[in-house]
Amino acid sequence: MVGRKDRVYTSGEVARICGVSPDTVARWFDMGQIEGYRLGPGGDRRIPYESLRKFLMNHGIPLSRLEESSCCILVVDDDPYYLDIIPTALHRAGQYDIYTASTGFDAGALVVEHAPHLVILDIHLSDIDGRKVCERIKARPETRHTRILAISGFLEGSAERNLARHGFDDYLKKPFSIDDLVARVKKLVGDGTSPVGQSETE
Amino acid sequence: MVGRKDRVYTSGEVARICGVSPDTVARWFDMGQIEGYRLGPGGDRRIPYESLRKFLMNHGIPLSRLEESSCCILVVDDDPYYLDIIPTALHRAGQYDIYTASTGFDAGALVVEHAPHLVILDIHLSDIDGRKVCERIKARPETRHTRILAISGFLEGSAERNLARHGFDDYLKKPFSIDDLVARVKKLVGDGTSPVGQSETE
DNA sequence: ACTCACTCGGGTAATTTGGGAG
DNA sequence: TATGTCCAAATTACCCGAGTGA
Repeated sequence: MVGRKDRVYTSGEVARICGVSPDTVARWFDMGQIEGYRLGPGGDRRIPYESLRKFLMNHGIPLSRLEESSCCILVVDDDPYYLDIIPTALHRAGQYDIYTASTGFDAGALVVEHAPHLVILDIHLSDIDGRKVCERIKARPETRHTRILAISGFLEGSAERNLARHGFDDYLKKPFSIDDLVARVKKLVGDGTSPVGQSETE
Repeated sequence: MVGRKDRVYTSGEVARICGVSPDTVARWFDMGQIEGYRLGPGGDRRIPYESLRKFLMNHGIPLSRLEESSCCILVVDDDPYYLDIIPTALHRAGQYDIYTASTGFDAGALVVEHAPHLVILDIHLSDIDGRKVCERIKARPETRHTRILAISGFLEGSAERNLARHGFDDYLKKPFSIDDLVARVKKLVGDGTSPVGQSETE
């Protein structure tokens, strides 16, 4: 849930931000208290970022929940080498908040704490079941849209194709070039300055 | 989702917490004694968690009623047998909210999400480093006071003594009796009806 | 006895919420 | 899965008068 200046919010998203029910937001909208537009007659209500911000200010509602956060990436690997070069490369490639984990426990904790936009996950870790992790992330409402980039040293063609069915959004084979990694990341979540790959409506 | 830091309370909820009538809370609000905002003119008053906490502190009202969540226990094991009998026994022994995890990822996620009062941790799991988990839990401010009960099938006398130094609050050897387990849990966090082992002073 | 500050309860209007079917 | 819409229930706001204690 990233607050970009050019983002538009649905009534449900505004409801979560304001801590009220969706119906209440709909009423505010219909009474003109929140500016926005609709996708045709009877269509969804859409509230641009600036309209929402103005509404929050006018009502004294703290903007904390709207605060802009940069794109958050979690790197999970048990190899110190990759845990070093991947964040370094990403740091140079875009504006990301990067966290790392080398155990399943830390990975789970960081996923819940930061709801990253992208998880780069080595699926051949001794202590992590990649598929289960993928399921868990996609099952949580807060991380439903989190992209997951699988990394592995060896994988058969069939297993490789199965990754998508298990919820992985992309796959990278070790060893990989930095450029390739960066390209995949940018394809999944952009460079951290625009809302590419962070859309809520899918 | 219990007692979160970003929760907002209605005047009625505050009234119940403080043991006064809703109108009284409304007056406190209007006179500026409690900080908050309104959902528009004539709309509900909303009091953020931190504002309420500050108000309670300033007026010497015990915070115990604010932490309305019952005692939360997380059981971490990869043996379905223990993952069945432990929650069952605890459920009968006291009023606990009980969660279970069989992987490090789930354990980390549940620790961050629920900040349990007690973690019962099998330290001989293949995918979990008990000491690291213990460190992580004790290092987080939200779970600084979380008790950790180690469980293991075999452990030398010296290693057993080292557990305390690593942050474990107690130790139980497999196999153990249900009565023994319950006794240890009650010693650590009570039976879930009183704030034993849930100190607020940080 | 009077005032002041605070709280509580009654009664009505307005707001918010939740469920159900499309 | 999310949202739009409608309706009934729950919650809250608001006003007014009364009770309490200093």
